[in-house]
Amino acid sequence: MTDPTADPTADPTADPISEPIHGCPPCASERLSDRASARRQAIVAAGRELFLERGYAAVTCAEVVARSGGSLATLYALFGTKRGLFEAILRDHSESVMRPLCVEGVSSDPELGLLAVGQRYLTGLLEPTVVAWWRAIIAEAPHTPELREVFLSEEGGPIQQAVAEYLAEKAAAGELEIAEPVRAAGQFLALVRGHLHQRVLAGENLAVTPDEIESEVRSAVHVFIHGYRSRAAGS
Amino acid sequence: MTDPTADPTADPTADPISEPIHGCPPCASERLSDRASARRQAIVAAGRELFLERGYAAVTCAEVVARSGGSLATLYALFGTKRGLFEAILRDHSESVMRPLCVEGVSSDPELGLLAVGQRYLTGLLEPTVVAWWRAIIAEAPHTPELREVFLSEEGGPIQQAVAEYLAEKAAAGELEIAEPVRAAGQFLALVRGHLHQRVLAGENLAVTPDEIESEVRSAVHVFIHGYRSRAAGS
DNA sequence: CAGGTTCTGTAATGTAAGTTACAGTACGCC
DNA sequence: GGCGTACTGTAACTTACATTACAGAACCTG
Repeated sequence: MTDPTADPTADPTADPISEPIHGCPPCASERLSDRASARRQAIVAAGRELFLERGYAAVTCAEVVARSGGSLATLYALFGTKRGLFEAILRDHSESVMRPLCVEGVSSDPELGLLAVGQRYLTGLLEPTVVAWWRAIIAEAPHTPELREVFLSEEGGPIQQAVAEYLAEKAAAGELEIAEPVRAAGQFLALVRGHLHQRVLAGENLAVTPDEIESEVRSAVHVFIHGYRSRAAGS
Repeated sequence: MTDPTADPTADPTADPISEPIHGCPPCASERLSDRASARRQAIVAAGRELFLERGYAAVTCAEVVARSGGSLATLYALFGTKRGLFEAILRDHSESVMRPLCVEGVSSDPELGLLAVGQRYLTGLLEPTVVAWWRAIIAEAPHTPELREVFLSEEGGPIQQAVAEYLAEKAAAGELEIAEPVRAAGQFLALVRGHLHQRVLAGENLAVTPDEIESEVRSAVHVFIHGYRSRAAGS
């Protein structure tokens, strides 16, 4: 409080997070000299492991470089600050996680199709890395608005959208009666998450077997399909 | 590391968390001398606000007593350590949050009944205090196994159980066709949480109006009821 | 109203990091 | 093949707390 220069966000020489060392625009990872890129990769990878494993506060920058190799000085040159590193990691991570859920090549029978999608989704969601990622987001996002955006547009967006499109197709084909595909997709995903995701987030180390996942998803699909089956409702 | 007495959990004089100052058994809050109780309450209240507002790591003990009045020394006399305070707060909090969801006096028509229960549940879940509580748990529980238990037995247990019993009644009355009421209850609650809870947890400050809640829950109930309606399914 | 006990305020201690400085080394470029 | 830029290692620097110590005030008990 007494020393204004202590605030890293106010330090004009730091160039807090955005660009690493040159002022180069959002180019990929090639244009960073060349070694820098490798160092950056290594540090981000080590940091990711440690942060997701033990949480932001519990990890020191020294540990990160101890695992990544390289030097503390480099870390600061590249990321400016611990938080800068963290945000870089999350931003980076969001590009590699939660991707594999696409609806391509899924059975066109809604029951089978949703079963497959649900299994992929839930399996992915329970993966330790992904759980850790959610935890990190939930813990830190409130204090880092930008992260929230990244997360929501990664997690809320594409997946729900893909499912919504799939459902819309089925609705158009008259197999399901869905007026609001996006909402329905959200419901389906919520149903699949069920209570498992909650419990895992709260730290329970339940080793969920593929069989349990299948059973869980099967039940969810059953409810969902019947809930939205054409002509089933008399209400 | 050099000083073994620095580990609070190993300090025999500290009596870490459980009982504050006498060794009195789990009595309420009367039997604590008298002033101690008042101090304890004040500190816990101030700590709760601060921790839930800004997260465990971001709050200092000094701030807590600054808000609660009283003295740092008292805080340490009562709770032994910062973490001790935190755990006391969460344990305390879990007794006052998430209580109001009972299924008493709810319509016996499943559709209306579930609508009411769902609205109560979702409304409670989106309350800022409760959101903060979930965040705190998700962030800290992995490192504090005991908290996980408290949380799961508070959140997972009673509510799901109550809904399960309600559903079992309806099943017995032939209004719904539910073989596994507990699982079905989990599904219902998941459906009600939908995507809203996720987004709020991730820090989005969406001011959800009662109308939106109602609409969301209504839709969830619709799906659920149809999904489980007797004789509706041809599968 | 004495005597012990419990609170209060504040200052001191100790330590764990975040951050920086610097001297030396490796590398890419002309 | 020299030159500047970027990395490495390490050691200091600083700060921010958690935690403790202590001296005095307030409170209950008898």
